[in-house]
Amino acid sequence: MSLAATHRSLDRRPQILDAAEQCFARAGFHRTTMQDVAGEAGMVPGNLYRYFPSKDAIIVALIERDRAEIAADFAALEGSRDLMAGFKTLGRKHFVEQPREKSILTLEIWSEAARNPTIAALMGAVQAEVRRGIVAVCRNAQRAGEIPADADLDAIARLILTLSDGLIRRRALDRDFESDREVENLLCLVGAVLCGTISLPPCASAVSSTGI
Amino acid sequence: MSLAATHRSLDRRPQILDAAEQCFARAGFHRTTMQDVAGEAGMVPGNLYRYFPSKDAIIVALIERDRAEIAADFAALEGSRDLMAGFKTLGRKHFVEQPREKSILTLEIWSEAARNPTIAALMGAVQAEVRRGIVAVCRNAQRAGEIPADADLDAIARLILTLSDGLIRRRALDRDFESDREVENLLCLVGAVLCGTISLPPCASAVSSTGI
DNA sequence: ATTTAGTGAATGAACGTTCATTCGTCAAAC
DNA sequence: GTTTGACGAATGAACGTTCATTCACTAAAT
Repeated sequence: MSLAATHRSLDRRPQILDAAEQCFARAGFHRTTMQDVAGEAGMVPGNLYRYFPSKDAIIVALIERDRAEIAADFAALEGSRDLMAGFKTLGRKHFVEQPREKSILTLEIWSEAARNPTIAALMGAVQAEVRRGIVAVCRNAQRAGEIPADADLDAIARLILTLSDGLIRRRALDRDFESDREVENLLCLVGAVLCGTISLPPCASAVSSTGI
Repeated sequence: MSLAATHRSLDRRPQILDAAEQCFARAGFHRTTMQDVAGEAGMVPGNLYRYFPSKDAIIVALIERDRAEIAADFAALEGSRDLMAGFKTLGRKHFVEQPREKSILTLEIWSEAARNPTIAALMGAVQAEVRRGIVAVCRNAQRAGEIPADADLDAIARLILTLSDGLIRRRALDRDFESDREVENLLCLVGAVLCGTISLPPCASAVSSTGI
């Protein structure tokens, strides 16, 4: 009580965000009351409004916090030498190590983004960040000769995004989802696409509607 | 007024489901009131309860209706000769032809499934249906020699599921999403995996953490 | 004394659900 | 052909609850 518990000038925002994250993942945004969040944060409802102007502002802050983290992750990768090792690190961090609750929260954010323009915009920003990161990192690899110079980086970024979103949804809801194995498999696939085993945009070989 | 408008014995459930689908896609499940649904269905709130015992029951019925449709889609495919053509038909139907609102509604269902056990169970059923369908259709193709006999059908089904979920999320929220092109590309990729250009589970070639 | 942090009861709007009532149609009775 | 009674469908005004937000107040720190 004397030293650590002296709450003066201790910014409560991270604490509130942690509490909200917990609650939103557990019960969803709309089923979580401000009383719930306050309780989880060890304070009383009214006090939340000293730190956030509204319930909505809390999710917005939550997403913004995520965006910053992702941006940092990619920044750390940008100088990296080994492309696939970088993807592996990122993939493992976000889909294996991070608790499943994060995926559930992401579902919540998606559903919210479909109505709330502020959240939609923020999500767009996050996604742009990711896309930019992927392209940048791939361009590095291109210059180093790791992957073909004519690879369609944008198409690759889109592919990775689609796969990531699929993983998030499955991890959040499939009872028997083995993130470990799934991430491994998909990285494999991305690797194959990256080194040109499969060409994406022109759909060169294989597959036509008359037999494979 | 004389013939068609005589509303006797006209089952209002489909009409209510259509209205609810519209509303839920527009405003989300929790932001849609029973008054909204009633209004959209051209009736009054109280009357909804003659056809559904609760608001929850309406989403449940909505999902069940979807499950039936998907089951039918796969059933129609099961006898088909050309594997990829079948996938293409399904892919186009669900990700290109169907209105974007369906994807948004799916986001809503996902977020709801994370708390409501009934909905989670139903979603599990839908997914099991899809997975079974994919495996069945692929097994046919295997017997016909369209794809290698040793292909890991379960892994392929999981891949397709992940891709589908990713597509749904992107179609629902990405402003500049071109479903047409994206579906085409991904079908390409699935085709390549199917005919063994890339092997998934053992991660045979390519990609290790020491360079591609 | 003044500022800052925290309290928790109160408020008022929103919403899912209920229910007493009305409406429209049909069929039997006349 | 008209009347009557019955019944399912539809109404819409309430009810009771839940919940985001407010605010008058206290406690502590400076």
